Amino acid sequence: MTCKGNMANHLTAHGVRPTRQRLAIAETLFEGAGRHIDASSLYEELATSTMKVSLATVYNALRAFDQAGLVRRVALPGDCVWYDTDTSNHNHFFVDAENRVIDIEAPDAEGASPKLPAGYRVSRIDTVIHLVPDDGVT
Amino acid sequence: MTCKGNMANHLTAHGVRPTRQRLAIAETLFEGAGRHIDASSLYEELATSTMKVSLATVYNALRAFDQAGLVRRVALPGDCVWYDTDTSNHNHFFVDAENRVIDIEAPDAEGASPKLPAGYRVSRIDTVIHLVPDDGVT
DNA sequence: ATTTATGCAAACTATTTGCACAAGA
DNA sequence: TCTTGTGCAAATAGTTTGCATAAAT
Repeated sequence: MTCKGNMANHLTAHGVRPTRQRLAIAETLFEGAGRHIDASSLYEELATSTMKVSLATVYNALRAFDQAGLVRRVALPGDCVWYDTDTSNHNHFFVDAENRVIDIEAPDAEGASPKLPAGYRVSRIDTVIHLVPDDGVT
Repeated sequence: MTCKGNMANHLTAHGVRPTRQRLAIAETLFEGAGRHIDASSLYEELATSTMKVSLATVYNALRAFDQAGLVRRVALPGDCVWYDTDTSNHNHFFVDAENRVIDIEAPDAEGASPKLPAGYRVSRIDTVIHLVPDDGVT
C-alpha cells in the first residue's frame, strides 16, 4: 500500500483517476499502516507537502476513495467524518477524552478486550450491526 | 419511564429542571420503549404537541438530557446526532439503506446475530471500545 | 429575588456544490 | 478532443450561542 511508485496504479486499479492532487493525498494517507483521519487533519498534513491541494479537493478525494473502497468511512463519536485506511474487518478503541482512535488488529470475536493500551480502561463497548436488504438473494 | 405524572419528578431526580418545554419533549421522547431520534425529527414530532417548542430548545434539551443520563448520544452512521432513550448497555442494528436503527435487546456477548429482522442480512459489524484514562484508579 | 431556560436569529463547523479552468485519458 | 478533477467561493446542513424575555426555584 505504501509503495510510492505504484500508487498511481493502485488508484487506477480501483477506478480512481490518479491526478496529482489525489496522488499527494494518497501518499500522505497511506503512509504507515492503518490510519484514521478526517478531512481537515489530512488537509493540514498536506500543507507541508509540495503539492498544493485545496480543502474541498481533500473532501472530494476522500469521498472518491471511500466509494472506490480504498478507505472506509467509519462512524465514530465526534463531529466529523473519520476515514480509516484499513478497509479490512476490524474494530476500534476510541479514547473519548482525546478523540483518538486505535485499531484493534485482531477482530475480537469474543468481546474480550484485546491489547488494551496501558493507562486506560474500558468504559463502554458499542456494537453496530449493519444490515442490508436481503431481497431473495439465495 | 412513560408515567406522565411522574415525568417532572423523573427530570428533577436527574438534576434537570422540569420546564414546560422539557416536559413536552420528555413526554414525546419517552413514549414507548427504546427510541432513537435526532433533534429535528423530534422537533417535527413536537409540532403536533400543544406545547410550542423551538428547534434550539430541542437541541438544548437533548444535550441536557444526555448530560443528565436520561438519554444517550450514540455514534451512528449518518449526518446527524442520534439519541437513544435506552441508556442501558445494548447494541444496535443499523439499516444503512434506510437510516434506521433497531435496538438489540440482549447484549450479544458472543457476536452472534440476535433476532435478525426478517428480510435483512448482516453486511458488517462495527465495534467501538470506548476507553477512559485509568489514572491510578485502584 | 435569583437562577436557569427559552426563543429567535445570528454564528459556527463540517461538508458539499457550481462554475470556470486545468489536467488526464 | 472529451471527460473528469480542481480550486475557489458560495451554498447547505446540522448544531451551538448571545441576548433579552420568561419561567422555575
